[in-house]
Amino acid sequence: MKTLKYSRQRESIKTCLMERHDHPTADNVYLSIREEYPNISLGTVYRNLNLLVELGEVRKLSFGYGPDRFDADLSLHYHFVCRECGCISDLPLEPSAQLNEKAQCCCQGHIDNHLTYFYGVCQDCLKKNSH
Amino acid sequence: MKTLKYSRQRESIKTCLMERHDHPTADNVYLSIREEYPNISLGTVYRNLNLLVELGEVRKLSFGYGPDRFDADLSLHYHFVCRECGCISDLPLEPSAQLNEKAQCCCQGHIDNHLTYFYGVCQDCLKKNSH
DNA sequence: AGTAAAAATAATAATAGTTACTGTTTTATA
DNA sequence: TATAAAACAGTAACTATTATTATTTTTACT
Repeated sequence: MKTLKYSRQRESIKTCLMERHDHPTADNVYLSIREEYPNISLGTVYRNLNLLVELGEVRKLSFGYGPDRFDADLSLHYHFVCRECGCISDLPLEPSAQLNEKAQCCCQGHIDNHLTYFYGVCQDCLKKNSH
Repeated sequence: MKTLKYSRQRESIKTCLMERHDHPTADNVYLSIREEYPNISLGTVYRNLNLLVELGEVRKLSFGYGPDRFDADLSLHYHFVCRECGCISDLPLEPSAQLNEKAQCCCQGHIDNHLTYFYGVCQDCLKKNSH
């Protein structure tokens, strides 16, 4: 098996994700990290983000508007996506803790997680539209 | 305003999506339609799929494994995604009808829909792993 | 039916996002 | 310190998707 070795770059990526709560894209992370490691490569960012997702330390958010986003907040929470500007924000709605178990009852595979995206129009876009 | 004009290709794409229930990718649809319209172009498929999604006649599914899928089944239902093989299937779990309203209470934008993806390992991959 | 304007098309080029490759550097172990 | 494995930077390649353009189809109006 392939054993994991420490890397400063990966630690920095993880720290970056834990500090910012704006669901950054891989490129957003890359630009942040470059301030500390000016010659980190974008491939390294992607490789480590995918690794962190596999390790379960980070979540990848795919919701159909623009590139994937990454989130180190593993607490149970949902997201809201604006169909007009593509922005994404946390939704402090308490998710049903037993939802995975409920879903498991009607699924022959093994379920261990779920992601919910609410779609609509964000406050800013609603304002713009009313002008 | 831009008025919509009929096109045989678009009708065929819609029909294809309503007939097959396997959440095809744009390319899957393209290959299907080519049997009836051998020189339809992939761009036409993408343009019409996006149009149908905007019109609310079709849903686009993005869930982080492989290309987007399309679904003409607008009934309330959820999806299960296998983290190993990337397959996606319907989950006959009755979604909470009031969930949009609940979420609306803690959101300043306007919510009109939500999508939930359950993640795990599908039956086939579970079997493969046990060998 | 014939015609003109708008929309849609096929074919292709271009772009965006992401992954793969390669020679070098870093990390962990002995 | 020497070695092997893993990670790296830099770059090329690839996949999915969108944009461009000249041609065809649709529709509304004679």
